[in-house]
Amino acid sequence: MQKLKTAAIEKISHQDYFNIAVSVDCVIFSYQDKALKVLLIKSDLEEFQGLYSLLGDLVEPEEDLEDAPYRVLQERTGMQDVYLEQVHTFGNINRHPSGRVVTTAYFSLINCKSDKVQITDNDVAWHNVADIRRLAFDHKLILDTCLQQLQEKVMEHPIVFNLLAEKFSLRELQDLYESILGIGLDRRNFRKRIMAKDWLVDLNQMEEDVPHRPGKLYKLRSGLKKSGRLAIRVEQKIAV
Amino acid sequence: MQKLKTAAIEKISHQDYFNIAVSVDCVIFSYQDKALKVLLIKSDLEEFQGLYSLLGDLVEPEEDLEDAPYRVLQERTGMQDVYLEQVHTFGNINRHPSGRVVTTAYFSLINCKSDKVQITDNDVAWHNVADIRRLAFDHKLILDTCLQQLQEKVMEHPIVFNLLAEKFSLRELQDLYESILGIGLDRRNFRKRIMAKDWLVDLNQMEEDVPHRPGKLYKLRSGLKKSGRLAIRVEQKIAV
DNA sequence: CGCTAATGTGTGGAAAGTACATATTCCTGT
DNA sequence: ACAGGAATATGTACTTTCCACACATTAGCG
Repeated sequence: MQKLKTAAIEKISHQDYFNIAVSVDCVIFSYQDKALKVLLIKSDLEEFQGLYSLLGDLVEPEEDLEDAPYRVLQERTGMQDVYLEQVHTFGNINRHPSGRVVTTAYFSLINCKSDKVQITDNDVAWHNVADIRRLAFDHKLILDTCLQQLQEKVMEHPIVFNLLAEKFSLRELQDLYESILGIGLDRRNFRKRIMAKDWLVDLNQMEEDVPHRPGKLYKLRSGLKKSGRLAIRVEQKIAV
Repeated sequence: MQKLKTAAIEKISHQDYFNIAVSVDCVIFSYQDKALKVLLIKSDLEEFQGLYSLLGDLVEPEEDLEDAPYRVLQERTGMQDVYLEQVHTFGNINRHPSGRVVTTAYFSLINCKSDKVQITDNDVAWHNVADIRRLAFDHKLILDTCLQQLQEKVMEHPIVFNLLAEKFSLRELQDLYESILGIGLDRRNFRKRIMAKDWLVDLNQMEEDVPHRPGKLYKLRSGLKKSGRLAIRVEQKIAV
């Protein structure tokens, strides 16, 4: 938009520059049965028959880009105040067989056991992230990119709590971290590390209906949950 | 693109979904006179008279998204194998006064003293990043976002060397880091920290023409410089 | 040849990270 | 009722990283 800005203005009604559609794709993560899940839909394109794809949609002409993923979430899951984060924009010419579509990828963390989650479409279902080998379009790349960003962020920012019920035990939390990171963690060190962050409040309650010694229950300290709108980027702290 | 994918295909020729233009904006950083600079152009929109803006352009219909910033760099500076990194996509409805434009922001690191740099347009010039208060469009936000990403990345990844000549002293390197981070650093700790990363090769040469004791010259170890194409996202390493 | 200004280097303390073992509690089965 | 099983809860020593801090060395300049 600079030197060519003038050109752009003149061409703003020129068909050439409106041959690109803009979409968003949502990597909607949840956590169930000790596994990280992602919400996928059966592809209805014949090019991708039998494959699944992420949930996405074209951005409406009168819709802010970052409103689009919230709308997709709302339409697909009924959820409103979800945690959502922009990750990357993918725009290779041939990434979509039906035309030129540039897509911005977001990931979202939701608690799929919440009452509010309503998945109506029969073609939409949760899949184990670890088991996914192929997806339609470039969605496997998008998924991998989002998972990586989640992994990089998860130890420094209290975001995974969006995947859990309000009350949880440290064991549940650790299982969740292990699912996301794909590695095992030492229980004592994990406890220390999490506790040092001052994210949790001890509820003075115990697990119930577990076939062993129950653990304490915790909840996220209030004021830490970011959702409903895009989280602000984090302050840096660097020193040598 | 899912449930609405069918709709999308049908509408792929429908005007409604092609009312959005896609652009890229480049935050082109360089380093001169002990200050971090950014390349800006005088805005030629009357809405933004007297303001500067980033260098950008609309994405061509037959151009991969990530090729666009390379093209902008090439057109504006003559540089080809630059370091470039996608940062964020901005898409509020009213961010551009002339129409709906979604823009993907990239930052770039170039050595402005290189022979290859050719800035021909008189309206294009280097500005001190620290002095910038306002820019046209949402470009101040884009600049801030890119600067923040640069700051977060700079200690972990050997990217700032794209801003320096091939040979440099540790003092120059430290000055550069201080300019980017906006803070002072302890010389001994800086040296240790950088040396521990095994990024540098001691050239066994000394600075010349300095009005004091000359420092040793170093260069970046070969194999570390990523440029010419988008850098691969970094491996994570997490353990508890 | 001494003054100035910058380079080059090491150490000790604090904080964070990591490996590792034992006692406790609750449930279950007999 | 009680023993056994299974998971919880917890502490310590070691290592690594981070950080604050001071002094001797070198080249240019007058």
